[in-house]
Amino acid sequence: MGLETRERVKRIAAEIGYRPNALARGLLSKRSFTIGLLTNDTYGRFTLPVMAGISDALVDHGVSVFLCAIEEDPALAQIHVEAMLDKQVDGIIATGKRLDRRLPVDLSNLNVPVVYAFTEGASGSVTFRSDDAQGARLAVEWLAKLGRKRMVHVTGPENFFSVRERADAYRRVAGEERPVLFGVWSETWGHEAVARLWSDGGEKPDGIFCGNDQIARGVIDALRERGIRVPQDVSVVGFDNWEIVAAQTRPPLTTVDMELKELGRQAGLTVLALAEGRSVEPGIRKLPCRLVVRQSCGGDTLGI
Amino acid sequence: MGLETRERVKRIAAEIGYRPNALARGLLSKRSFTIGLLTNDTYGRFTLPVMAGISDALVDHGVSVFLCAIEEDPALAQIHVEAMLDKQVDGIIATGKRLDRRLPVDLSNLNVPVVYAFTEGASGSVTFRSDDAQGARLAVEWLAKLGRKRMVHVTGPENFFSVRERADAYRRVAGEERPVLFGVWSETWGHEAVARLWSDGGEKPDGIFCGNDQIARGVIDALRERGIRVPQDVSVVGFDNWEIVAAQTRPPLTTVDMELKELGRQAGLTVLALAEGRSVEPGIRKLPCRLVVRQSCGGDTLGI
DNA sequence: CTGAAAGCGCTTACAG
DNA sequence: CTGAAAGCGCTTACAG
Repeated sequence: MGLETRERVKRIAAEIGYRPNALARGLLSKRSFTIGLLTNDTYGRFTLPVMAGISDALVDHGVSVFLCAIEEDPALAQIHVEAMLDKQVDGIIATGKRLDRRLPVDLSNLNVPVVYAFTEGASGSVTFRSDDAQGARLAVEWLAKLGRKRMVHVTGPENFFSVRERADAYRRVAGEERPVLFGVWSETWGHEAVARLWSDGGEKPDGIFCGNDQIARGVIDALRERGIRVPQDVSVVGFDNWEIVAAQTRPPLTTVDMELKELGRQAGLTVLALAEGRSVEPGIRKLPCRLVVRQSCGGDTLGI
Repeated sequence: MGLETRERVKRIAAEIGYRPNALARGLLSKRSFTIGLLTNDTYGRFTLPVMAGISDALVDHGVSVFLCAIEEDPALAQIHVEAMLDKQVDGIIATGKRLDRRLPVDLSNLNVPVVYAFTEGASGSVTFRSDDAQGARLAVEWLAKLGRKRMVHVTGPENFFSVRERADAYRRVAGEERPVLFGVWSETWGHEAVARLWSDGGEKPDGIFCGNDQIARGVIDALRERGIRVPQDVSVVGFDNWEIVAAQTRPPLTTVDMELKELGRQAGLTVLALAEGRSVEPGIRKLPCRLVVRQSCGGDTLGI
């Protein structure tokens, strides 16, 4: 084929919108340029940002993502995994909503690479998570910096690993004797915690670090209903930076962002590396959190 | 091959976990058993339930779903569409968050079937949406049934098609002269609307139909802060049944559910039918909404 | 009914 | 450098 013929072919190919069939190509390259994202996070609060990061990182590499929401159903999970394997995914990313639970399906003996995010992985695997201790430190140090001395931590169930880790970090900064109120992940619990704190006749806190944004929302609403001003009388800081909650709280919530999109991006690049046969150090990767300053602590005009 | 050889092969195939390569199979069947879901709904409030329905309907047919979140970026959308076409998707479902907007990419001349959900489709296409008028009627009739006479509708921006449709249905049931307050989709607007209604010296409503759950939440919080009891003094009904908002409102919100999962299921089956060459009547399919009775209107002990 | 061959749309390795 | 052939893992249509 002469040079000009070649050019002509190229030109016409572009003109008629020729696109190579990825299935045929995959057949011999042993690469499908697809990965599977398995999740048991129904509300998508964690999954969607992670997914956005994965997609963002991989779209440039021509990789598309199968999303499989499996709830807690082992049979359904198995079906989805098999469907992904049939389609020759280059790898799987398993995400959950807590670090100390496994997905209801065993991914440890597949012949494709698996990367875990926000869920417990098989031994020898790569797992991504946020650095909860560092995130908690950011929150508590911010309260301290604003002069808050009488701190309280109102958080979720103690049996969550990340709850314990955040509580430990809080105690290390605020003081080992500072109180921690364990409860559930709801606004209602935030209300109840305030009721308890303000009715027990003890010292009233001037800084409340909440285990998530929903609790913080409940706390702030409860304080307002008692005529206690946020942030003038009490500073409140949340965890998650769940936009829809944090931005609509009155006042808007200062909170810790777990950088889930960045986490997704790294998980995506890692599973891609493994798929390409590059070697990746196994273990748990903790990604730093970031404090998002709004108005619930004060200090938002400090320009930090 | 004798019968027993055949059985032996089958048995061993099952034992060693043989699974046919879907890529190879797709190459000649011209079916990849994948579809693409394109969405510009960042929070996933609409997309996730729709996705769950699609997945639920298609997993039994061995079909997996590529999720592509495209924000409002035409270039990104184009890249994702091309990646899906390269992978020979059997069809595409395009979802958005409003009926009167198109996605930032033209899907009308692809050689795969496209089904639309919650977004404006090309002419001659199949589009799924909820029946907003019927949903609004459910809400207003419920208020009427509970004896509410002085109704008000507090809703989103008038330039949304579904806002106008809900408002029209409300007026048809409540009375053409009944007030409609157009605003934005936020809690803040709910607060502001209550402030306006209770300060203008006019008639005070005893039933408020809100355009979405966030507005309803703002309305209920504002009423409580004024010492007005919900539902004793005023009944409030929302729209969306966004669990995370509706269930945490005090009192929990009676609201209209758009049955997004069912909508996804039907969209999935339809795109599959088209992919299999079955003919499908083009046009807009309106799916009925359902009223979810909680406590914000009263009547929740009626056992309806 | 059984078994070998052709072919889906590509890419890679090889002969000319 | 160019062009034809082999082959990825299947399924389908056909000859025996």
